[in-house]
Amino acid sequence: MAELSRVQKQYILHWGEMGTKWGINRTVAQIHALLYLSPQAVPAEEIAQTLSVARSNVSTSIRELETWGIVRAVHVLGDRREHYESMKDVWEMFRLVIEQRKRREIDPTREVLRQCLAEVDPKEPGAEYTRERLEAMAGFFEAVTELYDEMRRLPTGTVRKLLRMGTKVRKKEG
Amino acid sequence: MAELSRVQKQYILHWGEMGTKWGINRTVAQIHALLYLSPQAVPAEEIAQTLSVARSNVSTSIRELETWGIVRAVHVLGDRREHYESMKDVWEMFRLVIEQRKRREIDPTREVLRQCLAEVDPKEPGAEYTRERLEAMAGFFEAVTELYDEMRRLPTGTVRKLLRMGTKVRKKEG
DNA sequence: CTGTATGTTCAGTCTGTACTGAAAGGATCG
DNA sequence: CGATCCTTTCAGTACAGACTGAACATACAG
Repeated sequence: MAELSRVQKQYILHWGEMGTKWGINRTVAQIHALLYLSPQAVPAEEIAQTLSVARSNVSTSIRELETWGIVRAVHVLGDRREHYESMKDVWEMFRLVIEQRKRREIDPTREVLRQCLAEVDPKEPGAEYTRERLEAMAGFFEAVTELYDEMRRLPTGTVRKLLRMGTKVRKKEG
Repeated sequence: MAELSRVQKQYILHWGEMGTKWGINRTVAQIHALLYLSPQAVPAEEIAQTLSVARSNVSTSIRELETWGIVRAVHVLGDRREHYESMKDVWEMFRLVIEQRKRREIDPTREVLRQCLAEVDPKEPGAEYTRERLEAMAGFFEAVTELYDEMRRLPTGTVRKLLRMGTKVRKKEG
C-alpha cells in the first residue's frame, strides 16, 4: 500500500474533499479512505509516507478515527509497531459516525432549544412568535431523534423492507 | 428585531456554531436564524447592524440562502430596500438543504465511485480487493439515494406513518 | 542500563476561508 | 440629468483550524 494505484489515489483524494465539506478534517478522511482500501492493517509511519503528511498528524488523526470506533489498532507478530485497520462494514461505519454526530451536535441543539423555550420572557414583545418558531424547530429535532432511535433498533435488512413499504404507502395515497 | 432578546441571541449564536460544524458558513447560519425568528422581513442593513457584520457580508450570505431557496426577498410598500424573510416550514427547509447537499456532494461521490470501479486495473495487485471495497461503498451510496428518492416523494405525514410501521416490524421480528 | 524504535504532545507556522471596507454598479427620485 | 439610496463586487486583511517538526514519553531489545 506504500505505492497507490491511480484509482486508490482518486478515491482517497475525493474522500478527503468530501470530509472537509461535512466538517471532517481532510487528513482524517484521507487516512480513513486509505485504511478502508487496504487489505492489511497499516503502520502509522507507512500512512504518513503514503499520504505525505507528518507523522504527528497521523497520530492525532488516527486517534480521532479510533474515538469514532471505525478504526482500530492491531498487532502483527514480530512487529512492535501498531498497525491500523478500518472497519469494512459500510453501513455500520456510517451508523457509528451518525450516532456520534447526533450526540455531539443534535442532542446539544435539542438542549439549547429546550432551554430557549424555558426562558422565553412572555413580557418581551413578540414572545408569542418566538415561542412558536422555537417550538416548530424543537419539534423537528425531536422527530428526527425519534426516527433515528427507530432506525437504530432495526436490523439493516428491515430498512430495506421499510423502503418497499414506503413505496406501497405512497402508491395507495397517491 | 434590531435589538435581540436574550433567547434570540442564544438561538442565533448556537445556530451559527452548528452551521460551522456541518460546513456551513457561520454568518450564513446566523442570518438564517435571525430571519427564521423574525416575524417580519428584515432589510439587509438591519441584519448587518443586529449581527455586527459588514453589509457586504450580509449581501453574499443572503445570496447563498436564496440559492438554497430558504430565504427570499420581499418588498414593502413605500420602501425601496429589499426585505428578506425565511421560509418557516422547518421540514421543507431541511428537505431543500438536504436535496442540494445531495446534489452537490452525494451525487458527485457516486460518480467518482462509478468511475473508480470502471478504471480498476485487473492486472494491478490487489485489484480484486479494491473492487470489492469500492463496490460496497458504491452500494451504500446507491441505497441512500434510493431511500432519499422514496422519502422525497412521500408527504410529510407519511414519514410519521412509516415511523410507526417501523416499530411494528421491529416488534414482529424482535 | 543504555540505545533504539515507536508513539504523543505542543508551540509555532502555514493555509484556506471568512470578512471587511472601499469602490463601482443600478435603480429610483426630484 | 444629477442626487440619493441601495446593492454587489472585489482586493486586501484577519482569523481559525490544520499541519509540521522538535521535544518529550514510553516500551522494548540487547
